Amino acid sequence: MMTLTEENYLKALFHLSTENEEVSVLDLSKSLAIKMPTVNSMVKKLSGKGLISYEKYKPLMLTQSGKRAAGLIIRKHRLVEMFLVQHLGFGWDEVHEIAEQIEHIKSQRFFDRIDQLLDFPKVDPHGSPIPDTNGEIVFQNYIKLEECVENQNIVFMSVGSSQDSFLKLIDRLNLKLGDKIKVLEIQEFDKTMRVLVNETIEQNLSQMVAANILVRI
Amino acid sequence: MMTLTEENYLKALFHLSTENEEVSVLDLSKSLAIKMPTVNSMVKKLSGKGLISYEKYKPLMLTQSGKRAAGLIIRKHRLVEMFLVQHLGFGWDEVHEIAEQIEHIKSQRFFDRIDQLLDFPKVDPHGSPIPDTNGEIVFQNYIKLEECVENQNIVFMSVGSSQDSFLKLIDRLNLKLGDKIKVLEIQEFDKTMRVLVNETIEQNLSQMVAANILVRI
DNA sequence: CTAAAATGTTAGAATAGTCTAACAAAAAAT
DNA sequence: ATTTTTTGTTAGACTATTCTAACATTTTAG
Repeated sequence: MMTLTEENYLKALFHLSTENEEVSVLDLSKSLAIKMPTVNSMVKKLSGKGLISYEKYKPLMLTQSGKRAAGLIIRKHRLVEMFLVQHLGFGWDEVHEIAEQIEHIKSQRFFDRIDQLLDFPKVDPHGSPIPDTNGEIVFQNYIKLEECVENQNIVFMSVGSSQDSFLKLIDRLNLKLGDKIKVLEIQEFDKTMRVLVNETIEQNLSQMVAANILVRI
Repeated sequence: MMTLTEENYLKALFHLSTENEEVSVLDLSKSLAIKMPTVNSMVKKLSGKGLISYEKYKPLMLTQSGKRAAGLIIRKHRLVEMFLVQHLGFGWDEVHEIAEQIEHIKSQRFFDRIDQLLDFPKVDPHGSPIPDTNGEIVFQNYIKLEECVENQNIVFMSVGSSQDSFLKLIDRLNLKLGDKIKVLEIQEFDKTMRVLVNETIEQNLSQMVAANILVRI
């Protein structure tokens, strides 16, 4: 059985591994807000459990079983987020912290029931994929709105950041997952985008916002 | 902020205090399955926080604020049990362990939403009262079926034990909270009761079972 | 009312997870 | 190619919660 702490290390390493080619002890340390020596010893411990493959001074990597374990935790996290939004009426900017706690509940059946109640969702409220029952994730190859060109028509599928302030901003702009977006104009000066949402509302989006809006063509 | 461990000590002491006039360190130790010296030091710690009033060699007592804190934890526990039964389809014999974990989630709003979703229930799936938002419990003065006499008509309101095996037995006997019960006959030899349930089914209940069936007249 | 039993307390050690300080290796910069 | 900076590691200490062993007090029984 894994402790809550161990689960958090695995999860963080998993996330970092999808974002970067190589993950260092420092990366993990920053991501968890835990000092390097502590991370170092925990990494050794998890290496001993066969969840992380670790060699001194080398980048960190999850083993197959580490990946699976991390995937299963992320699965729980995202199922819970979905449940909190769909059944308890929370906003997508409020669910992370609660899910962070509930994901560690020891009861397979609890999460199975939640999954069933939600009718086996494939994505969480932020459009992130929910790993399957083997901890396997199917990554969608969405592109950043930032990379789109004028007159392109795309669909808002996911967010690149789950920061509170970003999610609140998206809410204030009245943007929702699934919205159809047409790029009207891109300012040369600062890359601000003028977009048309669902063929009705026009909106200006800064480059920073556009970089965190993930779309499919 | 209280730790999970502290919460468990308070909760156990609360329960023991309602069952017995005086609660000893040994009682608490047995109830938590934690050795006496450990309990002793935790009791001192909680005394320092003003949650338990403690004097060497004297019975343990919760302070006002300790009672309130314990009541609020039990409130969370029972709300979660109700949710697990009503919305996730768990049996009343399966919910305790899960609730035991979820009750420690740090999020007032989470429990508020659950409360709302359940339409502000007053009892949990075992018929035990759910403390109010101040941690206050209204105890119902139910009596044990065991104490009833022949020909008495009563209603099954709550169970005196939440032991798995007892709850499963009640299920197998097809008894549910709210059922109308009429005492038909009491065996002099072993106090076994023959009862009529909902004016239709006859059932034999051992004294031990009857002692854990709580009813109102 | 004393002796034995039960209960309670103190002292000291163990584990998990954290930290700081000091040192070591690797990477980057001159 | 050295020096400097960054990153990584080791050693040792701290806190929370637990334990065992030893001792103390209270309660119970003869």
